[in-house]
Amino acid sequence: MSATIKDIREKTGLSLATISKYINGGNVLPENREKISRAIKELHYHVNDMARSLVTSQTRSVGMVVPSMVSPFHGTLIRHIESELKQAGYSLMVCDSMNDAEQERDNIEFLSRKNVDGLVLIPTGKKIPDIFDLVSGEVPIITLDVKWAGISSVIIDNIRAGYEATSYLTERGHRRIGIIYIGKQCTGRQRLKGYCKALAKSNIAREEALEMATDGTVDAAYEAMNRLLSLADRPTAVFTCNHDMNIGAVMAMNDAGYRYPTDLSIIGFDDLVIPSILNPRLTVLEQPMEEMGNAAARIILEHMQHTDPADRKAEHHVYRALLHEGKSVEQISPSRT
Amino acid sequence: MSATIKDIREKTGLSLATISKYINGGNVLPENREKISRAIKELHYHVNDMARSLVTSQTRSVGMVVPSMVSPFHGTLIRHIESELKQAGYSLMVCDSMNDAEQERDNIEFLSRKNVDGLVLIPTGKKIPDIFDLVSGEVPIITLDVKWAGISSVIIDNIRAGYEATSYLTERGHRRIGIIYIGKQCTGRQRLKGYCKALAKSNIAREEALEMATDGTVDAAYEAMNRLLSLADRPTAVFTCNHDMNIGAVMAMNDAGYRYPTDLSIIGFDDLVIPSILNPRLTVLEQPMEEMGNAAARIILEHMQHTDPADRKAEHHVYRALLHEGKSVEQISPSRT
DNA sequence: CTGAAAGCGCTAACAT
DNA sequence: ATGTTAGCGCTTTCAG
Repeated sequence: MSATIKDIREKTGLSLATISKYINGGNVLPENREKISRAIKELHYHVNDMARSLVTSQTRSVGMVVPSMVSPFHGTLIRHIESELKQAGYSLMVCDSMNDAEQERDNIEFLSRKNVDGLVLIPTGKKIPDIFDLVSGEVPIITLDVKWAGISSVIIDNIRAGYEATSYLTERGHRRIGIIYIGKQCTGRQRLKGYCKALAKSNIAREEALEMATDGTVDAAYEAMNRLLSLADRPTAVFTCNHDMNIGAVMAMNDAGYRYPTDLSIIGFDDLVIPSILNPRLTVLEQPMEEMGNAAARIILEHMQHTDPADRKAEHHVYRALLHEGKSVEQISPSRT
Repeated sequence: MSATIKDIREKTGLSLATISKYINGGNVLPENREKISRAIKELHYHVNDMARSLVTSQTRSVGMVVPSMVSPFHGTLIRHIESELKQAGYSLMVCDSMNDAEQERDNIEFLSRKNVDGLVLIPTGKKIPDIFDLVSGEVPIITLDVKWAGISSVIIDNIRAGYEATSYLTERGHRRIGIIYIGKQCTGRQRLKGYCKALAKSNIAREEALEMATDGTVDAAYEAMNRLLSLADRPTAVFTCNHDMNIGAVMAMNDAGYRYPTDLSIIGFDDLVIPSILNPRLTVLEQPMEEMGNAAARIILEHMQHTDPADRKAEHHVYRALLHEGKSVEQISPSRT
């Protein structure tokens, strides 16, 4: 089997304590450093993480749970977090919640049982009330994309983003604007809030029939778009509030034989993969996924430094979504109803 | 801190061995089972995986490395594998290779150092020659989507799939057919082989200018499609051999102002997310991702049962890609050149 | 700066 | 069927 520090002791005549200190970067006499270093090379030694874990009770792994692994938005986030953590020697365990709050809970519990040192969550919706019990209040947590009270987070300014997306529409003459958002999470509701703000600024009254709350699945977005399309007084534009909403809405339009921007304008959210292969290209607000992923990794890494949970004060990073203009929004003749 | 089996010993008066046996499903007297079970509940005991790992030298985790986490094809595969493994009590550590063979190598090494019990690889290309050294020949490995000599795999019949895709085109009158594939991996080359077979059947000569080998990135596919489009004697149809090739090709067409199927027919590969939001819908060969993911999980689980590597005989599962008809292929007037 | 020794929580002989 | 005991490989007091 693999060499252990005992083998190194044989070879160097030094004690386990000294060798351990060397490995963990303590002060060791230069000549001893040299000896140990050579022995390590000769024996191809490398630390046994399991043994180390047992005594330090740290696994050098962090868990991540996402609503859906299929979305390139989440995929990109995972990619950057994983890469940043790997550099710090941490591995990333991922779990897919299939857009389901119950599975999300199970995943968190599963990962916590696996003794992850930290948890990165992209929540599907509401805060799990007993989240701290679930992880015995010991595991540092950070949420991404969605904010949970009292827990560190990395998000964008969602009200502003919703405002900007909707303003982009009103500035081009749209006054009947639909919105498809996720009702069960604050992120969706904030984007709705931004939407309302933009409407108010243009003196447009809210209309219940145009506000479609969904559970976050593609199917629900598809349904929502269909309902919007079949309205007697159809909106001239729709704001879809996340990646899966984009997909559901576009599919619904295709299937119903509607084309954007001619029949209906559309502005989307999250990432650029789908928007850029669509023809016409979709106008979207892009979240800065790389920065957000890196920030999340840095924060969780920092939290994990502090063994005492009391030292981990919640940090909140707020980024800004960037508008990427496509060809999916039509300028409407400025006639007023 | 958390309760240990020693606490259970106090509470039950039984020995550590008995308790351990109970936990691991050995034979214990009913009355003792009862006692232990109650103590476990009262103390909220659950096994300490780190301690167990140290003695069993198993971590109950498997590593997975994928070329790109951003692709829904890989995302779906990961999802199903993760779900299957989780059910068996195994966690999944994922690493993204960014389509780079060197990072792939590093990832495998990283995960092996993390003592994963098994490895699921979706290779970016050629077999890493010293793969067994890399994981000290101890860690069971399985590849997905791509086959590596001597290693268990889950793939589709790629020659057949390439043949079917191309035949679909020839049957609709196409005779100048481009192909964009990944040159550095056998999967791409096999699809090319199927393509050639289909051409031969229709007495169509191969033409070098129509066969675009890429390194598997979206950018390369984009380039390849552009070259195809700028050919004096443009093909009437193109077969894009995987998810990222689909994307690159469609983007190139959009940017160059070409439309399918009018200007050029196109048939793609892998998953259904992109194809189904495209308008017209893309015709593709879909890989049975759920079955493949489940199979991969089952096989690696099985391999991990056998502590002796000699007992792990390589298993190869071959699935079949399914044609999903969209509207991206035009029937061509059966005039012959 | 170095060494001796204890112990993290569990499993697995081996004995009873 | 149950108990005793010896580690797994490492970190970490505590002395020296």
